[in-house]
Amino acid sequence: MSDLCVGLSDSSLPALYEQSTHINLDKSETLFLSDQAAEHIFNVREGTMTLYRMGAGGQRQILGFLFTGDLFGITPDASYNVSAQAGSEVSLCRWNKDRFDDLLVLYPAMAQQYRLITSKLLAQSLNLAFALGQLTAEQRLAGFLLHISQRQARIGGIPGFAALPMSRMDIADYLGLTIETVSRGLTRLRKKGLISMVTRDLIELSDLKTLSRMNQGEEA
Amino acid sequence: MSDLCVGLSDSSLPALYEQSTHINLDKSETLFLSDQAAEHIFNVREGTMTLYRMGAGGQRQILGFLFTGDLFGITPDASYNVSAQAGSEVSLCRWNKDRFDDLLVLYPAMAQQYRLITSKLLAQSLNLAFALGQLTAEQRLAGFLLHISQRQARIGGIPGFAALPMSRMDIADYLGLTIETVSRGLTRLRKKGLISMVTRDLIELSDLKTLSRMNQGEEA
DNA sequence: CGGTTTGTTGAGTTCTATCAACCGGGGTGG
DNA sequence: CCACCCCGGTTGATAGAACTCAACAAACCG
Repeated sequence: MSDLCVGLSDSSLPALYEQSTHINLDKSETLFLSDQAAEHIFNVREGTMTLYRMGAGGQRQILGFLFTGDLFGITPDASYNVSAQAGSEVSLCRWNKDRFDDLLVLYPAMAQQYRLITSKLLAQSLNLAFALGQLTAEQRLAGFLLHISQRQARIGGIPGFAALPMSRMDIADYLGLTIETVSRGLTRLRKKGLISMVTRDLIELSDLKTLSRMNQGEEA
Repeated sequence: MSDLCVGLSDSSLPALYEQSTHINLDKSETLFLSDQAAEHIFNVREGTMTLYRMGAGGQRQILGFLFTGDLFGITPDASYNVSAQAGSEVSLCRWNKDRFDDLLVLYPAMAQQYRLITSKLLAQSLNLAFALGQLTAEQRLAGFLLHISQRQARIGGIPGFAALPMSRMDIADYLGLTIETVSRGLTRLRKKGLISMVTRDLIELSDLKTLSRMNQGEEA
């Protein structure tokens, strides 16, 4: 998958791993802010990172929840275009931007992997834009739960369940909603029998088919 | 800039241009649909293309208006994740996906250019997600006009003016609004003295500073 | 155990969508 | 040439989804 650094020692590209610096962050620690000079590229080894952007009016749009294996810090400009904060205790790999580029030139297979990763990032952000532009609160929530559960299934979670390590505030800021609307939405999904809440932060997706249809934008 | 094919004959990478097929489309012609097998990558030589995604309920989210020099058709999967339609008479360069990859391996400078382009695409779609998630109708419109005028200034437009070659419907579907809200929004921006409408489709941005602040999400 | 934080539920407001009427330019045909 | 229609855009009235403000409940922590 997107494993560039994680478990890289046993891959065919040990150079990348060797050239990286390891970093650890505590929960809520800020790694970098939007508009700061972009010197590094990062990869999540363990934990979760949150990418977001603040508006001048204090709005926060979360643009991605990152999990193990995810790459971030990519920008076309000299500065980052998002801010990055640890969502949990986190351990990261870090490369100097220019060094990273050198490595990609040196190892074409790695460059190809990089292209695959970035195209996935692009696809993800198009998905988010579609959701924010066209889906209702409930539909966005359905998609969010599916997304999280699929993401977690790949890194050892229970299929059909979504663990929510982030707060309702984070979910709201990701889906372009308020915490109240998120809360109400979850309640309505529950009352419709599409999900059930094991705990506040662990949700069972009981009707994957309907949830998936909702995420496609099917009318109620 | 993103000129991979346009004017490539006089650049340092003639190989890319030589390996491309040229295609012409009439206005409104569909180039490919979402979920179709992705065999090619394209570059706009002249005209405008529209990338969009349809929802199961008939919603359309436009995910990008493409102009001269823009690259599209990038997907991590075997099929496209958006649909592409000509917004005007259009002429394109086309490469076979695999051939294109070969070229990138062959020419590292080209691969680097490609990485820059994709990171710009990513940045753009993050901008859209921020706008759709956090900005009001008026703020989105302000940003849209700025975006268009900047885009056009680079390819020979008049700075401070935005020509809108697309319909109100297209603008609405891009900004996650309805045509009525777009219309009202433009009227309000006009009444505030931030823009003036030379014609329906040519708008003068009279107060770039305020428009820009609005796009950052500053409260009314 | 009290106090603080996080999440849920309720009541009222606001912004955008919906439904409908109207306007104006561009093409067509009488 | 002009009347007519058609289509895209604007404006108006109303409805609905999500937001705001506020109270309450539940979990968390010292």
